[in-house]
Amino acid sequence: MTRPTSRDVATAAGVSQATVSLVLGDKWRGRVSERTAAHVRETATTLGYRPNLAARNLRLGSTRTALLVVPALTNEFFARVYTGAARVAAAHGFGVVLYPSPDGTGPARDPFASARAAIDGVIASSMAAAALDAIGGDDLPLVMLDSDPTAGRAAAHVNLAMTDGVRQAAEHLLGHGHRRFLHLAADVDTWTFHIRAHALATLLGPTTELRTVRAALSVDAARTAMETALANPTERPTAILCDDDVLAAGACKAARRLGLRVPEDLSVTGIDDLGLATAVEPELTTVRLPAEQVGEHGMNALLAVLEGRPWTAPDIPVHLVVRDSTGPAPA
Amino acid sequence: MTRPTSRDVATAAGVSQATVSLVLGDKWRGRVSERTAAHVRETATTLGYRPNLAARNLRLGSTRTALLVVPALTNEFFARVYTGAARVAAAHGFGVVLYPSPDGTGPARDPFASARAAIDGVIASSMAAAALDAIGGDDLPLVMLDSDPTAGRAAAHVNLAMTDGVRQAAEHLLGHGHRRFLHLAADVDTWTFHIRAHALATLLGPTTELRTVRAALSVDAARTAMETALANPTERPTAILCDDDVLAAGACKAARRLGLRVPEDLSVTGIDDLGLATAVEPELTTVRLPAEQVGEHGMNALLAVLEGRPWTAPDIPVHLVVRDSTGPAPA
DNA sequence: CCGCCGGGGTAATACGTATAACTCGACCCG
DNA sequence: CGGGTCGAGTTATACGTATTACCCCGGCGG
Repeated sequence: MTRPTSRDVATAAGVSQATVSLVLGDKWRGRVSERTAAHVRETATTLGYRPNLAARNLRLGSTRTALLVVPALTNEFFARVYTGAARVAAAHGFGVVLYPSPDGTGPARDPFASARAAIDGVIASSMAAAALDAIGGDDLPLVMLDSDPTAGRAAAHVNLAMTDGVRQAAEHLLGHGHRRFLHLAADVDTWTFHIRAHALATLLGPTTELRTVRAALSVDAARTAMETALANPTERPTAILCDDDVLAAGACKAARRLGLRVPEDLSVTGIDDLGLATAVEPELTTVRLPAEQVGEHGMNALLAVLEGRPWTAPDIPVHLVVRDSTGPAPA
Repeated sequence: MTRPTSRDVATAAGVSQATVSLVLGDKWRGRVSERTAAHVRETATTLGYRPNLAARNLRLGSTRTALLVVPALTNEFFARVYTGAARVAAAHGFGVVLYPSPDGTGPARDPFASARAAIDGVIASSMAAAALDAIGGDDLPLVMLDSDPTAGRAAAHVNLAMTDGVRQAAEHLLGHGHRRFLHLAADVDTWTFHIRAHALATLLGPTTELRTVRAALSVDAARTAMETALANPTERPTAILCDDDVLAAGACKAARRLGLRVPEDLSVTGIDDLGLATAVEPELTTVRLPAEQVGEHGMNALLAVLEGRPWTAPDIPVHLVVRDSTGPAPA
């Protein structure tokens, strides 16, 4: 009543275990006759044989599994990164497991123990850099996503053309006559947000008015921050560039509560293009980040590293999606 | 330069491999002296030894890993189910891997091949029942989430007190004087949605007016469906009970575009309490489903099944969260 | 002085697979 | 007719761990 092994198949088919392994591993060109190969395959399926992965992994010294480290899976962006990575992985016979504490509550006692499967390599998003230190699997190949390409021990980097995305949003607003801006920044200390701030400062800072407000990455935090920031009618900005759609949604709520219309009185842009962007009213003008592609590229990069192939790729392009939360600057 | 094995630790510490295994496996009470045990542990850490999981799994015949089958991880509800399951798993030294095609594009050629790690058991959400058939791991213990407890081959079921949740929403609206209802139903053929429809029909059908409209599970589909359903001012309902927050968000958008105010002209309720519920304006009155708890209970149930322990638990209670999308029926 | 016991370890083995090395006819060519 | 080659398999082994059965030695009761 236990699961059949390759040896069970062998005795049932009247051949040796080695033959079964050769046939099922597709390594039998010229080593086993067509007829026996077919016979072996048939008995294998009738017995319902499935190879024991643990044994295979032990033998091969590789698990064909990657560990993806993300801060929180409930963040749609990272769920999509996972989706992309898992798709590419599956196409190459790889699997993807996630770092233990997907809720961001920190590492388990033995981080790798929770990612039970042994691992061939690690893909880590920059926002999970702290968790990465806790892991300390220094011997494993590492690919970093959306993080400082000049730092760290990563064998490869996958990045978004974030500066260009910010530029698109800024030029869209400038084209609509906006001159007084507010940057609603995510209160998170990671490279991806530094880059956004830096891009905005160099693009808008010298020639226009640019104020910065920070808020934690939640709708409520953003709304609260904006309610105080917009309270004073004098010196009020006409456009808000948010680091993230979640912040943009909060900004829109704040505007509404203060009696400001979006986009007539105030334009708002986000970044990400989550499902949220089209769920709210007005639908958000936002910079779409192709999260699945980030995951796909990450997995491809890791596969290349594992095979010793060189891997380089340009930054992933991003595009502004214009919807209803932006419009001409008020007179 | 390769990873140290238990034998490396043994020779370095001047003991046998068996001793290393005993010490690190915490099975040395009275078999190894306190002093050597400490010495072994020390050399293990200085060498940076980490056990080879593949070998351990092969030896023990168990992988301490569960497979979680969900339709789409980008759906926040399922991401939270995963989070809960992974937390409980980690506390018991278990891991959780996800079913191959988290984007819902269907199974890979060999479903289990993608979930590379060998698996001790399966936890499946009812919405992924079709995918489950494709898997066909009939020999593995199975726990089903949010699905018909009288059907299927599952060893355990975890369910929500959905009928009670629907009742709470209905009574909330009845208490506000509503008598003309519309049920915006998810166009998905699974038990959890059947149950909601049935509960609503028995609660409201006999005594009040109850119409049903179906829509796919997206904001846009819901908005479109509601725009046509609400177009005719005569016979217009005063309250919409939605199967899901996403549908509720769509219903609110439709209302706004038709010039109806929520909640003054129209009350709307959702189910789930996703992040979305508080991101939109007005914030949604909704039935909160404790998704993490579903995952936790699911994992606990699987652990019980694996250990041969009996497992029973009452339905997980759910609660109506009253916010701003519901109010008194218009005169 | 001998047998026994228990503390402190060790040798040996099995888990199921993949693959390198080997065997054994049959056939072919010189 | 003998050596070489090729097709079709088989035998043997290693991967790294957990665990069972054994071993050795000092002390102790009889």
